[in-house]
Amino acid sequence: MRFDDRKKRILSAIVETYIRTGEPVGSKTLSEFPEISVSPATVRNEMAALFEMGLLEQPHTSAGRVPSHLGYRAYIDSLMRTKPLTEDEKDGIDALFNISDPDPDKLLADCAETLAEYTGCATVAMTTTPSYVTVEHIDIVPADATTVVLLVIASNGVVKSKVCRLGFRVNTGIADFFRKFAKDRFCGHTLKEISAEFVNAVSIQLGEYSGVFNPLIVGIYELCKEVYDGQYYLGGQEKLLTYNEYSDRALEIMKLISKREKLGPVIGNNPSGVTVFIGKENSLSQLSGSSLLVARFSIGENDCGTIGLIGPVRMDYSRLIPHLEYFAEKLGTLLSITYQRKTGDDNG
Amino acid sequence: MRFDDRKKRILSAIVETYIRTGEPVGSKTLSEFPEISVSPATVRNEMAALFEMGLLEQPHTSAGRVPSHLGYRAYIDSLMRTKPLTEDEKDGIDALFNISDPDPDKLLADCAETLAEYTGCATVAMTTTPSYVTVEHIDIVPADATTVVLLVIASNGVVKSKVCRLGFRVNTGIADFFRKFAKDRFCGHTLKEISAEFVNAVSIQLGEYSGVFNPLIVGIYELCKEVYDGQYYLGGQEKLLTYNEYSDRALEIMKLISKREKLGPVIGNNPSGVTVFIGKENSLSQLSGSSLLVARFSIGENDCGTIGLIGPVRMDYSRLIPHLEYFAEKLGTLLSITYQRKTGDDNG
DNA sequence: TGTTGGCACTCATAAGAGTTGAGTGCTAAG
DNA sequence: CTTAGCACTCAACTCTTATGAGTGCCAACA
Repeated sequence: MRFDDRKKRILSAIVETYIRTGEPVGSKTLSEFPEISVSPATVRNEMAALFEMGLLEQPHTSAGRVPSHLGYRAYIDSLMRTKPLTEDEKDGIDALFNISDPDPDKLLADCAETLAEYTGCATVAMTTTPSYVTVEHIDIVPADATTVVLLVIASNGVVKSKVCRLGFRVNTGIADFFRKFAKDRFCGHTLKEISAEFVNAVSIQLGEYSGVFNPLIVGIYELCKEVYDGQYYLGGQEKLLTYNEYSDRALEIMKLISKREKLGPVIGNNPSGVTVFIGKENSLSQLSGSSLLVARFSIGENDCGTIGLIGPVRMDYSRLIPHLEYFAEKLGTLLSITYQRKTGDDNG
Repeated sequence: MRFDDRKKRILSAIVETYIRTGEPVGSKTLSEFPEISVSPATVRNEMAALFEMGLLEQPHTSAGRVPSHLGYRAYIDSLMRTKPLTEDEKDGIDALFNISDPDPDKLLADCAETLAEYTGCATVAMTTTPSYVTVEHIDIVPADATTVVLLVIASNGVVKSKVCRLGFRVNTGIADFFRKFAKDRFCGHTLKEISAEFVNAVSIQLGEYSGVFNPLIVGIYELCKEVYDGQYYLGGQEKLLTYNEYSDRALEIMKLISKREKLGPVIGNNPSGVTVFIGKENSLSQLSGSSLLVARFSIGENDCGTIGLIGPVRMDYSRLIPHLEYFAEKLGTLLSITYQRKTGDDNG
């Protein structure tokens, strides 16, 4: 059986109409489409053929047809016309970003929230740190009699700080001693290496002082871990409630996606560009009724994270794919500006 | 009509049974309670009286009775026997806290999440900063050629730091100059004073350098604002979905409570101890079907925030009130340890 | 050979009728 | 004051019937 042009037009019309209305599409409706214009009976013959080919499904005998996962796949891979963003839309998105906090931690959280607002889907934003990234610099700054600020700078330019309260007074001697000790032990090591065991070993080297300095060592460990683990933000989880596809499963899905260890592996290892998982195509059984759109973003050449959309299989791919693409690109650009480390020139 | 002892027992039984089952309570059920043991007809007479007094409602003629808001109020204020936490329960909660991050920012977020898990309600945790709190100390630490860490210490002991990336190289001279400038201008002022206008005025004093140093000034402003605004964390919003009371309003409620400017004023000005808002008693019309339990927590003598539960009016007050009380107390204790500033003695 | 009108068939959905049962209010007797 | 008895109410359930959107298949037509 040939997948000829008319079959393609009919499949496209079914997918697009179903996405729009959520109702199974019947032969009469389709026959009235200008790009089809044949009688309902003919459409029925074609639909029977598309059903044979596994591209359509039928909820029950006397209902219209609905795209199968294979049907969506064929539509997305070769039939769909994506609608590129208009300049106005781009400007709208840019404006949303301009007001957001330039702090990279918050940037990602804001991006997840904004993307959710813009697309009506639940979103996820995640960063990953390459395993070759090392600790470049460690500092300890006394803030107050018994409080210090710990500072870790990684070789990829990420800087994290943490307030650390101690049970004793910190004078410059103590600070200098610990600063040197920490630099010697941590700098140059990859973040990946700095495990709980590594930290234990370091702590032991402090001998009788290990108990005293332990909060600081742990603080450094936590900062390193924070940098290495990267971030994981969700946005607009409540959007799932607006789709009746999720009527009673919404809670389960919300719990699932809130766990990085579950969703991370699925969305974290994809090629650049937008990857689409339709229904069962992803490996999480609970998400078999959902589609995932994921896009990687990068700082310059360095791939550094993923943003994704989670919604019902019946989502408007042709609109959402270009949007997600633009968000990922924009996010990369903004992060690049933040992490531009070698600007060099003095302005003041 | 006297609100005699038997009426009280009947009202208590109705409230408790309705909270447990969610179904209107009938005279036959009640007559079988050992503490009532009169015939259904007698119970009906009493119920008619309680209805007259406005303490009960009837969903429809042939249904049992349900407590009115006034009925809940009477129950909570004078009839309810709260169930104090067992030592085991306390230990369980303590254990949950012990594993949590001692960083006060995270402590509050964890507390909200844990409390939600423990109670099955949506939760909110919020800190407030008294208006007399001032900026005590400001520092700027060069981290990297073009990156510095800003540090603000407030007089209530809160320390916040922020990584700030600049478009120019920072040498010690620049850092020293700016440190002195910022200390002179900000230290001693209350956080409340440090508004956008205040910051503009400060910026102008930098004259031709104001453009260059602006990111730093803004950074300080943001840190001060962050300290002054305090925190606002939600936990277990998805718990609302498990109550059929919220079948389709859950989304609306979730959106509402996510806005501090909406919920903050309602829960922020209550006396110490646990305050209960039953249904319409709070000023937000969207929350008329919900009850709020709020408790203040404090560091030593200083009141510093609120934690609260949001759930259906039909919630188990006798269990939840002591739990919330204990969480608030625990939170205060843990924060006190973190913010214990004058420990003084050297341990090392 | 592809297209179309006609027709019998299917089946989800909605509407109506009847039944059930939990619960009430009222009354009169204990 | 308490209680048994009784008629009444009404949501919820079941059963039946009607409706209509949509199908598959066949025969006729271009």
